[in-house]
Amino acid sequence: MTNHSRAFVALGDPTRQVIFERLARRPMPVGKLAAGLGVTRPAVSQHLKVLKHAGLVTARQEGTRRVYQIDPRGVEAMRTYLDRFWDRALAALKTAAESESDS
Amino acid sequence: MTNHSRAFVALGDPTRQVIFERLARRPMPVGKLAAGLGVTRPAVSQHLKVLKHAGLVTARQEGTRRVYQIDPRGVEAMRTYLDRFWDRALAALKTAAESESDS
DNA sequence: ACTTACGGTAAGTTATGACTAACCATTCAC
DNA sequence: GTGAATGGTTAGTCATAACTTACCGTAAGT
Repeated sequence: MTNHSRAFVALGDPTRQVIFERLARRPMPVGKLAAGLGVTRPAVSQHLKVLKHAGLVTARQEGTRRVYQIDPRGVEAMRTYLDRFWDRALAALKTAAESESDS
Repeated sequence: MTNHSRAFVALGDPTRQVIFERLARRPMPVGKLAAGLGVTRPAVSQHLKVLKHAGLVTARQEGTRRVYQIDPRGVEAMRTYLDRFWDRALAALKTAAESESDS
């Protein structure tokens, strides 16, 4: 599985979307992430592991805290992936428009 | 759940990613999509239903065939969503770079 | 009217992953 | 050294969704 594929799988979970969105606002330690999220802290750890493996977040240790932040390279990979579809979607629209004006 | 959220959930499944990628090349009827995909045609129908509900594909009837194609609006929604993170990821990088040059 | 091709839907199966509780390692303050 | 805070990991639970098979409606040709 490619990394952009893994990234989409990672963000395919609603809880992980929320985690990612919160990290996008600012880097945050795990405990703080878990607070108010409605799931346990170990669950958050597991989600972060998936996001990290997908290249969407990075982690650094600050004393007892493990601070996570989003990784722009992962976001960029996803944007590049989507750009492919954008080009093609436009081409498909053009073709469809031409077909309709022909008929 | 918002539509971009639903779109990410939709593309969070590897089979649906493959379906989406094949439709990105050109519009295609269900039966043709199912061929070579390794899952049954009803499974493909169910996946297409999810993609359609997420605003990522549209369908038109052509006689007995139901032809699906990708929907640029759905792709655009996802790109817009990712743009938010891109801006913030860059800002986070800047902040981190400044912190490192300070220390 | 009959047959074939096409595809949506329902229902059943089951593997998977999101969740929890428990355990343990690391860091840091006292 | 001790205790508290932090967080990764493991193992168990179970709801869900990805899959299949079966059914049925529609379109089109004969």
